[in-house]
Amino acid sequence: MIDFLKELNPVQSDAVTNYQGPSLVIAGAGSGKTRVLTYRIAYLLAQNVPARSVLSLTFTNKAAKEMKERIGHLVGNDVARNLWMGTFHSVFAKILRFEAPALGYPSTFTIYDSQDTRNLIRQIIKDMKLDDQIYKPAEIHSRISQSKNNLVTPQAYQADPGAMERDKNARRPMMPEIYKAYAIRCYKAGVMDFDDLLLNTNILFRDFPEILVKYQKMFNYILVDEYQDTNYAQYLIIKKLAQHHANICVVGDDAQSIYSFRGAKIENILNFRNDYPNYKLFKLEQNYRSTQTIVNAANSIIARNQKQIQKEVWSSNSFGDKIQVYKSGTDIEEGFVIANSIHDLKYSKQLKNLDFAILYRTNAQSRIFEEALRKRNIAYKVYGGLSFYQRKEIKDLLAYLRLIINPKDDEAFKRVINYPARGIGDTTLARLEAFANVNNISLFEVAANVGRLNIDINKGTQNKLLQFIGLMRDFSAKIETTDAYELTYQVTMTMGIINDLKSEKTPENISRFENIQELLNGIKDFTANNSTEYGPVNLTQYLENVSLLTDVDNEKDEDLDKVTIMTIHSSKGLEFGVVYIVGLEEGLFPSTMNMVDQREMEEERRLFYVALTRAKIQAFLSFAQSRYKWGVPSNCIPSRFIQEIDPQYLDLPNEQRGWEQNSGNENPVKRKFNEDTLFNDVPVKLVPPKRLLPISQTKGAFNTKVSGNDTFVADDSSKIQVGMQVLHERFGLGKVLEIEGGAPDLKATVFFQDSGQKSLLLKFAKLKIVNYS
DNA sequence: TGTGCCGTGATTTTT
DNA sequence: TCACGGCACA
Repeated sequence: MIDFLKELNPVQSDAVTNYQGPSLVIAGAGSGKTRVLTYRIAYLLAQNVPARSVLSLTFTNKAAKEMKERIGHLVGNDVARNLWMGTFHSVFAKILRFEAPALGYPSTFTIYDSQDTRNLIRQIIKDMKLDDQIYKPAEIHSRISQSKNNLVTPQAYQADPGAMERDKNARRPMMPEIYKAYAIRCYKAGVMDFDDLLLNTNILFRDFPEILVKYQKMFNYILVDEYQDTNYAQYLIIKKLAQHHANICVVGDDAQSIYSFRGAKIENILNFRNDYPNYKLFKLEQNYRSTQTIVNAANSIIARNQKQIQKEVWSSNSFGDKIQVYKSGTDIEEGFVIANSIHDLKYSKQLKNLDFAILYRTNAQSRIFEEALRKRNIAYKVYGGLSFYQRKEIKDLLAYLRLIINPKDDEAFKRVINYPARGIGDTTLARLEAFANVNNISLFEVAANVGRLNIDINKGTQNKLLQFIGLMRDFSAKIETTDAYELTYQVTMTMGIINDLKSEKTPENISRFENIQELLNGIKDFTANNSTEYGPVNLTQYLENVSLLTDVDNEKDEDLDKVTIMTIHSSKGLEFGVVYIVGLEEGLFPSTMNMVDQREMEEERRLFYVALTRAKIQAFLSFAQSRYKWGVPSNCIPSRFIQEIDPQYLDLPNEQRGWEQNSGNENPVKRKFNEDTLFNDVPVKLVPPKRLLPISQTKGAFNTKVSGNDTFVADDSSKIQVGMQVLHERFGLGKVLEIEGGAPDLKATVFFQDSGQKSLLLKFAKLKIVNYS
């Protein structure tokens, strides 16, 4: 009927045309999942289903944008444009924008990012006079986030004996109070954090049935991508919305579920059959992306996981090359090895930079590869880490925009009240805050009325405050009439941001200036591309968009031919010709944090599976024998994941060849991991990284005692006893005066000859025992 | 009030 | 090693 169906295989085609009722599409890696989603939507539209009645949820904004474009090609842009398509967060932010007043939020609510959230939590802990060593802001944040993703409100939290028990054990009895205070402060500031976007959508649908019905009727067809990574809050939104029409299609792969740390429930996909007993199941099992070697190797490793939906992913592509394993002495060497490999392959196989990706477990690993590629003159782009939108100057400017839209946004206020410096310092701010807290009003309101209130702030400062407030109000008045670009430009000029950056031409300032320019260009683009017949894009729309962007979404043309460097998590859904999975060491990947619990270990394994299946033609695995951790070199053991791959697909470095005989004949699924014998034949010796200074060059009285080539090898912290003489790499010789606390948080008080008394956490501090007396 | 230095703690993954 | 917060001084 429609000729584009010819481009699909029979199962794909079935999954596209059976669009009525609930469908579960289990899509193996590289099996054309996006294609099915795209064509299914195009097919719907071709049946004259109105675009505005189709809700399609993707994992990234970029995926949504690309899918929209592809659908546009198939059925026309003017139709595709009206689809509801985006991430959970962005789609429901849009809906909340309409419905916020029902919940008591202003429709101009702004969004706190993680840093704002963290700052506010830190402030609350301080205000409550709690010890931030016990109430660690990061941990508190993650508890709150978890609660929200499980739809546990502060009230519900307080009523939950289990949660109370956990907090008591963690010596954090005030946890519910903090959660409550945090929620109240956000509410008063008219802001939502990331998790609130989902939580409040749920509250909206729970408390306002007529609103729920409106959207239930509106969304005739619902499609969800990466369903295995939805959390409870997302799951419930979908379940409620789909209740009316029950035309729901979820697509996912249980083997690629990698977000349980942020509440994703793999069970959601496993339980789909229970929620919709009359569902249709489509299994996409042919992998079109990768060579047989890569697909088979990936299968051999994922087979070790207990929990999974049975499926047989296969490829009819060529076998391709074996997966090569690189061994390096140090982390720095690993960087060079990879950079050289890219360089060589580029020329021998006529590849471009964009065909390569370096994937790692943690963002901290990026730097070494950046340096190595730079030295090799290979263009690269790092995703994640300190992203463009997290840079100070960008956040400052965006904070201005937030404050203009929502004057109650206290975190935004705090960011910009004295940037650029206008003589309103910490003291003034502290007084404003104290008053605002006691009287339950926003900082902006306090500042605006500073003359009429009984606050100890001198006349000069009062005037500065009022002047600032006046300028902000002028901008606020222009939101509806001035487009986002123009207004932002005026802010940079009027508020003195440009002048501040131009006043001193340091390299930092020049780069900041360029970033501001880039942001302005971005706003201009956005304004040009998203203006409708209803008028230009206003600031509110832009800001909502930008708050939910990630690095992957922010791709520009000049980034086209670059090597990609990113975490495995952010590589989900992407594909590359050649993939390097680096830092394959026990404790790094799999991460120490996830090595105890079987469930967590399985998630690490899925993560490895995701990494491997990104590769189209070739994959490389790499590990180093020594790596810097917290500035200290430490020995590394190759990751069990290398070992878990069926060795027939591997090309190991010479010393590791023994692996093949050890494990080749056994059934890889049943083969058990045995720590004792596994790496016996791997000669792991400490190769001192080049960065390490001989101790003779470090300061202290030790110069005479330690010869030049000695490397610093710390003793096991459990051996450290009171009275011992110890050597610290930086502080030199010292004597242990006291040891307190329990493992693993043993704390030693040491008196150093050169640096005096220090208190050191033994799990971090590396001490060498010199003398046992 | 602003700046600069020092000490401390951190490394899991992100919307 | 690096980044950030706290504190002391100008």
